Amino acid sequence: MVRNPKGMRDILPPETLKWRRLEILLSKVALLYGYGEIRTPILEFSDLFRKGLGDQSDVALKEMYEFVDKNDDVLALRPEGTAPVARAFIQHHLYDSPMVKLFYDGPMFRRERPQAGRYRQFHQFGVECFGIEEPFVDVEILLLVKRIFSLLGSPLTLHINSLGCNECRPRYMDALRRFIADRIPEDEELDRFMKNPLKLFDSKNPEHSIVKSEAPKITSFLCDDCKEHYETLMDFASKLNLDLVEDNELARGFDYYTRTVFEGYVGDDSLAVIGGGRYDHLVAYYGGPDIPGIGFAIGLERLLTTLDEIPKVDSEPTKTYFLATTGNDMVMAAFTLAELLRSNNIGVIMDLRQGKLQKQLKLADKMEIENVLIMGEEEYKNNTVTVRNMKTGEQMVIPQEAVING
RNA sequence: GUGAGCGUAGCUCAAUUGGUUAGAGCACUAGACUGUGGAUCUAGGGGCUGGGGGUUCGAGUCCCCUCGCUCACCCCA
Repeated sequence: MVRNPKGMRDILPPETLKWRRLEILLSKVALLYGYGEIRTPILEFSDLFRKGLGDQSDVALKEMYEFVDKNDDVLALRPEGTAPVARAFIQHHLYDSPMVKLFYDGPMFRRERPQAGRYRQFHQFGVECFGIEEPFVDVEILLLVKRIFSLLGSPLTLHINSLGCNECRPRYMDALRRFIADRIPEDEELDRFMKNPLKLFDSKNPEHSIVKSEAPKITSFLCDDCKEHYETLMDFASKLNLDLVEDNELARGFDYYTRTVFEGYVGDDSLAVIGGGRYDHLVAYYGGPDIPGIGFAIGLERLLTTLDEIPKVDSEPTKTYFLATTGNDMVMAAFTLAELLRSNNIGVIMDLRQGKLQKQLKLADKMEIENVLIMGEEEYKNNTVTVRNMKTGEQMVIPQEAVING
């Protein structure tokens, strides 16, 4: 039997309709805030991610799909969207403009063990804004996030924290490292925490919960600039009713984050549906000018599991009919009517086997099409068509033009 | 990478302490029904019981290995 690779799934109709609607809604919101779409390759040089995400990050270390190309280039399927966008930002000299706003939407790849809400190929929608140091861009991005979830009618809880900058973060990390070393026994877990002490806050080990609560807080280590940035952000956020949950244990997985980081949860789900933050020196790190940036990514699979209905978008047909035929040589007449209706944004499905009327109606029933048109010899002669409501069983003969007008 | 649970028809599940030719419902196809679907009835197609090995007179059932799925850890959207 043929089958798909582990952790990579097919998305079939009608689920794909939800995807289409969601992606249109997301891109519309991004456009409202002045973001333009960027499409970067799925493959990048592996080093882009190895350098940007941090060497001790599992994503860079062991979760990337990497291969050596025929000319010995080491390529990788992108595991996230920010690094490629930053790369394109530099490569195309987009920094000639003082503010650049980009959004993206597409598949990402991480070779993890699949489980609930976790796939090897998954999809992210994200935005990135470059060039603005002021916390107002942080505020605007959080407003954008909130707007998305309010349009979806989905209650989002946003956690926020500041990780400080290259100035104050190392001081905090040292303090935290020393604190952990005294509290946690020597084993491989301690090694992990020594490499990146912030990982302590991600730990689900119940023995660490007390350690976590007693650990030093980043807030008291922030330098004046970072503190001011954070406080201005929080002040605006509260005045704009952003309703943020301050979370000093929020760390995030990638090394490039500075200052503001945030994560969002829907309902009591423990998996984050959205994550993002500021990366003030990623562009410089990649060899570009020292231009700040901030962005987030939404996990679309995770988001979709929290949604029931997504509002219809205007690119869909206003209505869809099943067009059945009966009698001799009615196929051509049916095609003609079908094309007329389609030209008027009305969807038409026909039983292309063109068997007995009985079988055609059975197919319409199977496909759950509520409105059926029947084209028979009588109707054809009179330029009419029979409309039948499959739910009520009511039917009537009407002029063909009447179908176009609903 | 570590750990746990589960694999019988497309789907949901049966099959006596191991015992003949592995069944049912749903779904599918055809007919009853050549201008009317759903309901009913009849008939039909579908299975290397995930795969391999072992124990046994005999394995869907017991043992080992392997593959797959699911969940949790690690990590993350």
